[in-house]
Amino acid sequence: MLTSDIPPNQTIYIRNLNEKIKKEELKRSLYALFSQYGRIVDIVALKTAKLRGQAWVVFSEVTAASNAVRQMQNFPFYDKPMRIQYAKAKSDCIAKAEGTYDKKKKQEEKAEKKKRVEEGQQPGTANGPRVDSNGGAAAASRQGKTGTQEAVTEPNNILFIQNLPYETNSMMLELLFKQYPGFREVRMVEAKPGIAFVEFEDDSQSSVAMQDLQGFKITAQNPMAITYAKK
DNA sequence: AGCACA
Repeated sequence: MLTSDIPPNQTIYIRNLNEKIKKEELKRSLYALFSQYGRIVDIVALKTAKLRGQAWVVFSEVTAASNAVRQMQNFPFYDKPMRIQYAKAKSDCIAKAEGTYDKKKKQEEKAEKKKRVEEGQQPGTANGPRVDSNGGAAAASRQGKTGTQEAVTEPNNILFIQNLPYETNSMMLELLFKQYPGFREVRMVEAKPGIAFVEFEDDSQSSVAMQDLQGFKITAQNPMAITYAKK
C-alpha cells in the first residue's frame, strides 16, 4: 500500500524507531519532539514482538499531524530515520472523547482479526485506483525548500538560546542542559550577553532538550527562547 | 516490515 493512500488522521504512525530505547523514554522523547506541531493527546508504544519499533502519536488536530508527517519525515531519531504515516484507524482516546467509542464492537473486531490470522489470510485489501507515483519521489523533501515552510527552523544539533538574563554564565546553562542525553557543551559569547549556543551530539537529542526547556525561566522575566542554530 | 489503545 502506498503510504499516500492513507487518508489524513490526527494520529500519526511512526515506524523504524530504535528498539533499544525503553518505552517510557521513547514516549517522553516523542512527546518532546512532536509537541512543536500541536497539542499531543496521547502516545501509544508497545514493546511486543509485533509492535516494537513503532508508535502512535495522537494530536488534537489533523493539521498538526499533517505538518508532523511532512516535516519530521526521515528525521534521525536515536540514530534511525523515522518513517511517518497517518495512522490507519482512529485512536481509541479520540473515539472516547467523541463519544463514539464502542467497546463491544472493538472486541468483535479483535476477534475477527485473530480469526483471519489463524486461517492464514490477509486482511481485506482495498483495491483502490493505482496512482503511480514515479519512483517514490514522495519520500520526504526533508524540511525542504519545497512547498509551505513555516517558522520551524531546520533541525540542528546545536541550539541557539535567547533572552537569557544578563548574569547567566555557562555553568548555569550546563547544569540545565547536561541532564539531557547527548549533551556536549555550552558556548557563550562574552560580547553578546543574553544568548548562548548549546551543542548536542545529534539533532534528536538537541530537539528533546529544546522542547523540554523551551520557555524555562532563569528569572521570572526571562523565559528562554530556544531555536535550532542556523547552519 | 510490522497499525494499537493492558
